[in-house]
Amino acid sequence: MAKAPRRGPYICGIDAALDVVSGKWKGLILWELNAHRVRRFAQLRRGLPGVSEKMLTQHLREMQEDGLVHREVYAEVPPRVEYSLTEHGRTLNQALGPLGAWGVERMRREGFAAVDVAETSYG
Amino acid sequence: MAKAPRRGPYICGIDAALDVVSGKWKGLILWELNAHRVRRFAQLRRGLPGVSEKMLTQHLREMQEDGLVHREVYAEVPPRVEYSLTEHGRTLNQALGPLGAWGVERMRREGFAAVDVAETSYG
DNA sequence: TGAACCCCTTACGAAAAGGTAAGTACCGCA
DNA sequence: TGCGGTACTTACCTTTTCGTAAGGGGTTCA
Repeated sequence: MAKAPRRGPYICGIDAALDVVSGKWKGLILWELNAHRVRRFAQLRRGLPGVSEKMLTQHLREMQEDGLVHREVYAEVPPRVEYSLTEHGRTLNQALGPLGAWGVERMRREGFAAVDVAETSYG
Repeated sequence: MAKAPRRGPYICGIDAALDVVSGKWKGLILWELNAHRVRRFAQLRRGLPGVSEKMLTQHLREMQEDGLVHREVYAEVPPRVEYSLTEHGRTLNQALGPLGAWGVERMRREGFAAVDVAETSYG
C-alpha cells in the first residue's frame, strides 16, 4: 500500500487535527457518515461525485487507522461492508462545526457556488 | 508565480474552509499572528522552525489573497513589512478553536510529543 | 573591507498526492 | 452467455506541493 507517512510530532492541536482531515475527500466522508450514520462502500461512492475507488478505499483505510471510522465486514455472498463513525469521529465532526460555518460564510462572501450533493448538517 | 489553482466550487463549508488552511505552515502562521497580533517577516521565520523563505512568502501571499492576512509595507531604509490578521483571519482562528482542542486531545490520547515553540492560545 | 540583516524572487528537483484503467472473484438476472 | 453489482487491489502516470540553493539591492555594524 505504501501510503500515509504521517503522524509526525505536532507543534499544536491544529497541526494534529489537520493531519487527519487533510486529504481531498476526508471532510466529505466525515460529513456523509455523520449524516447517514452507516454507509456501504458503493453508497459513499455515489455520495462523493468524482471520487475514484482507489482514493475512497485509501482514505477510508487511513481514517480507520486514525480511529475515526469503524469498518464492519459481513461474510455474505455478495460481500457487504458497512462504514460508520467511531466516537472519536463523532467528536471530530462536532469540532469541525464552527469551521464549517465559517466556510459557509466564506462561500457566501466570495460568491462561490455550492455544489449540492445532499442535505448537510453543516448548513 | 504560477501557484494556487484553488478556489474551486465547494461541496460544503468544511471544503471551503479547509481550502484556505491546507498548506504545511498555514495553521502555524495563523497561530503566530493570533498570538502576537503583528509580526515581521523575520520574526515569523524564527517562529516557524524549519520553514523556508520561499514557503513563508508563498503561504503569506495566498493567505493575503484569501483575505486572512494584512500586509503593511513601510518604505523605509531597511525594508520593513508587518503582517497581521484581518477580521476574517480572526474569525477563522476562533472557528479553529474547537478543532485545536480536539487535536490536543488526540495528541494526549495517542501519546504524541508536542514540539513546543512558544506559548499558544490553542492550549 | 566585508559581513550580516532585510524581504523577498527564481530555478531546479524531489516527494507526496491524486487520477486512470484494468483486473479479481463471486453472484443474480435476463 | 453476458452484463451489472459487490468491494476492492495493482500498476502506471500526471499534478501539486515542498525543499534547496542561489542571487539582489540597499543598509548598518565592526
